[in-house]
Amino acid sequence: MAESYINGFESRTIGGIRRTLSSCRLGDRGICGALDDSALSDLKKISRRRFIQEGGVIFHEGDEADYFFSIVFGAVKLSTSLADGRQHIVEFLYPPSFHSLHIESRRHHNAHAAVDAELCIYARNPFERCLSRHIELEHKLFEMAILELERSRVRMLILARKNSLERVASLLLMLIEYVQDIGCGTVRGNSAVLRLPLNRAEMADYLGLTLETVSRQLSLLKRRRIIEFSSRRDVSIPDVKQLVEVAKVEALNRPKSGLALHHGGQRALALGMPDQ
Amino acid sequence: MAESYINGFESRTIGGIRRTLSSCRLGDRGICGALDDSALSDLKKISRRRFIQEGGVIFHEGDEADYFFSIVFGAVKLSTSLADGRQHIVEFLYPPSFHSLHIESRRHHNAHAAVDAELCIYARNPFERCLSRHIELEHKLFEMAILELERSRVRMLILARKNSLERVASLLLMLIEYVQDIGCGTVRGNSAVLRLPLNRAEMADYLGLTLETVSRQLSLLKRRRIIEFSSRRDVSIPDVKQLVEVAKVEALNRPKSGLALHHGGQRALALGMPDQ
DNA sequence: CGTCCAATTGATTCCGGTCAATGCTGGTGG
DNA sequence: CCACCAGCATTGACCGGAATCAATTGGACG
Repeated sequence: MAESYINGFESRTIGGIRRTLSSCRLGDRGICGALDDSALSDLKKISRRRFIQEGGVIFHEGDEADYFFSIVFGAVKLSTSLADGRQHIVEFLYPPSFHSLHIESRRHHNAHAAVDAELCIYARNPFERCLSRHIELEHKLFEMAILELERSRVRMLILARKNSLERVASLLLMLIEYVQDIGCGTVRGNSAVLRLPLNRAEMADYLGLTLETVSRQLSLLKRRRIIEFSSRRDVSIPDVKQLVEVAKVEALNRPKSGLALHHGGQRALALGMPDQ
Repeated sequence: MAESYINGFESRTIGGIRRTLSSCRLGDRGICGALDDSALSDLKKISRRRFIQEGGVIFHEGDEADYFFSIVFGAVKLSTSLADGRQHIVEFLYPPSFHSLHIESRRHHNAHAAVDAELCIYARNPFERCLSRHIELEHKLFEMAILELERSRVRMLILARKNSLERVASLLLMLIEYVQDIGCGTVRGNSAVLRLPLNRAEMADYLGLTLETVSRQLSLLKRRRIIEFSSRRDVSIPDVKQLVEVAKVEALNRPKSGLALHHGGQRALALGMPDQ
């Protein structure tokens, strides 16, 4: 299926669009972004590109974790099977996510391609050796892990405190934000068009709801003219601001500038830090 | 309040118990665990011990993030204030947690001592310089971040899928698991005694419930003789297994050994990885 | 002993889950 | 090309669990 090679990477047709996979589409956002030329060529030697079709399995719970991957394009859903037969979508990964140096040798989750996706794969041992040769690489991975931790805390807040409508709106906003990387639509100005990379059940499993509730809230948004469906998977959002309103994201955001919170009088920890 | 110095660290009375703070009580679990003697003394030069009383403020949302800390003893609660005036407890940190190399220069959360706590504090710049001198240190921090990410995913599942009784039971189990490090009780065999480091409202904010619901579920557990209160803060759990039963933790665990899941026939990604 | 605040308990409401019927759509085959 | 079908999605009716509002209890402390 490979059609040409540039820098050892392929060019290929995905979703009807021909994509040239030169060195790395992620720019400096992915793990490659941290590396100089020599390190980059070192990393390239041990990497492989893989394309996975929508729905394709990447790995299963319990499999040996003998490789890592970063997402170059598309999206991957990480899920866990529950005792009652349902699944929970643990995470929705999109570029430039790197998954995921866990310490244990077996996978904790199932991984599927949510849409047609392009991955960059690294076998565990060579990668770990590469990691020890290039500190900047570990540095970058660390930074990415911290960011993911931050994101996971935002999502926790959504699960803990938002009602079903706010959750659905929040998911749509997340998709809009990463539409480019996932390749599921376009944003122009304040409006967006996207093809949902999840069906109703998956949205529910991600949001901690049932598929019926997700459907109802989507219908509600439709009735309020905040979103519009051209098919079951294709939504357009004429005015993203309205959706932001509904999702109540303000509550999630950091306090703006100086008008922060009145600290109730309590002083923060006095440091007396060592100089410099 | 310092009473003596050993290795430059203090000895002090906490919670009625005199604790000698020799080099590092965390053993190899904390960030020090990764270091050899020279690196250790390098790190020590830039570290400071701090004791914080229960309820004491460590920092506020919006403060400058000019230092990091690891928890040596006790527990810290990270919270966010919501638009409606409530708070959400984002995370409950206990030893040997390190908080938290975020990239941004301002704090995203409030940090309070949940119980009397002992921290090890590092000013940002010297610490980052130390980090670049000692790769093992960054390695360790990275590993800890990954573990924390894993834990946050378990908690997400709790928030997404568990009912109020299961959530309350899960929280108690978490506290039991870390009772030693938090210093809030003791476990002997299959029974545990602990002093809750959170009030009902905080438990609710952590679990995404209301304080009334938390109270009701605690009462229910009491009626079922699974827990017993000697005061509002002091619980004893005669048989932890019963609590595990209620919390339905099995659903969270990895599939045991070989009897994993039937993969529905789908093959996982074929790798064709480079050798070695 | 009285005050204050946390916690418990009760009554009621409402949101989301559950169960069930119906609708829609894209794919298949006649 | 159209009819049919399978599976996803929508919608409705009803139920139950947690939120909400409110009253009461109980413990800590002055």
